[in-house]
Amino acid sequence: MTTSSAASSAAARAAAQPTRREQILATAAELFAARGFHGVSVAELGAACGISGPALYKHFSSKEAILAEMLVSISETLLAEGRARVAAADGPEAALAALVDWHVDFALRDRALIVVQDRDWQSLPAEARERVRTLQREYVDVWADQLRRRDPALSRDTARAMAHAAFGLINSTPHNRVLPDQDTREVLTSMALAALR
Amino acid sequence: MTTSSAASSAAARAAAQPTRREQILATAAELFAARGFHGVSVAELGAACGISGPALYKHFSSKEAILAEMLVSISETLLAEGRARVAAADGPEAALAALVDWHVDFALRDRALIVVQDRDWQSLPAEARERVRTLQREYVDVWADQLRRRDPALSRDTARAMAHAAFGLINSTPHNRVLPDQDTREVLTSMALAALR
DNA sequence: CGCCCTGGTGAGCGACCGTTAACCTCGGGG
DNA sequence: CCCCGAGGTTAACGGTCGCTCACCAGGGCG
Repeated sequence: MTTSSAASSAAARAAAQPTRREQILATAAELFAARGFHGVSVAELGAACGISGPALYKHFSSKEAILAEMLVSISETLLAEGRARVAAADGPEAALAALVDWHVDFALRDRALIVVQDRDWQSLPAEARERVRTLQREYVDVWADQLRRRDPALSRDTARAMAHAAFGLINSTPHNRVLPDQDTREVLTSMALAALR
Repeated sequence: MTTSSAASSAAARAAAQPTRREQILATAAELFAARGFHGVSVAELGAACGISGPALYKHFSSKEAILAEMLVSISETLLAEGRARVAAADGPEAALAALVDWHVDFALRDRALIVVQDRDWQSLPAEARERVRTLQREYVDVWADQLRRRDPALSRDTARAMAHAAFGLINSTPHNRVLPDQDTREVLTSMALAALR
């Protein structure tokens, strides 16, 4: 009973009170963000959770599996919510605004995950790495599709390049701690919309 | 004779034909970018240079020293050229355009260094880490100053936040390989200028 | 010609890492 | 009441890593 059926319920688990499993994931996100996947030992991670090293293996099959669950689940969430906001929007302009809002919210709330996602992506086991790559590509295309609906002259690849650039802009949150979050939100939102204009 | 007097001559060395030292730095940049500082062993790095492991210590005092030289020198270059372009520009608008051009050039040419700089920054020894932090802050302020010259209503911190966001946008080059470099240059330049508008 | 400095080699050391194994504790259900 | 599974412990193992050491080739110079 591995409970890792991939498409399963981040939502269901998040609804319950925080389990040890979730504590480990949250703690790991912070530590990996601060010192990198290879820079954090299982002993440290355990200690930060109030247990010690090998006890982690009662909850995850390996250190890599912790990273995998973390990154796969966050990629799924990004994509699912992105699609939901597009579906709820009225036209490409509104859809893009909704995507920017969503991504800015995410980038401000989960700075650690942003750092881990693009720093330690290549430490994933092959299967999870491929899954994350696919989910990210789909997410890029959610943005690119709306850009092309708004401006049909845009090539698919140009639209993708613009989406990547917008992610880079918004994902600057980990380096961007000079302003209070609310002010950062406004700056990033208006800059992203201007850049995509 | 350590030849590591910090503020010394990246320029002088770069003028000569590529030495082993420079080969090591270039190779290390690629490998660190691909698998992370902790993910590359000195044996691998040596092998990639055609020598083997311990031979690296004839050129650098430690593995960390390789990272330090790489990141300090690139931070110095970014700052120096940024200042030069501002000095040569006629007014804040032109200065910002020159900064964007310079940073886009850099981000397209040295993708590996961008990856290493923001992924492995914290693996630096304390002294070098502090130096890089200082240089980066000064570089941010070069941008922020021009933004405030153009729009005096901008607070210093808002201007800094905007600079960070612009770097994030332009530094998306490592993830942004969908277009040929020349097209990517145009997309990034116009998006960055629009975002800073 | 002989010397020594430069830049290489391979062996090996000590530390640490991820993981496994063997064992303990304890709360809840038959 | 007893058992057992869930979740924790410590000890230990194999592997790898950064780095040092002792040694060596060879070319330029006194």
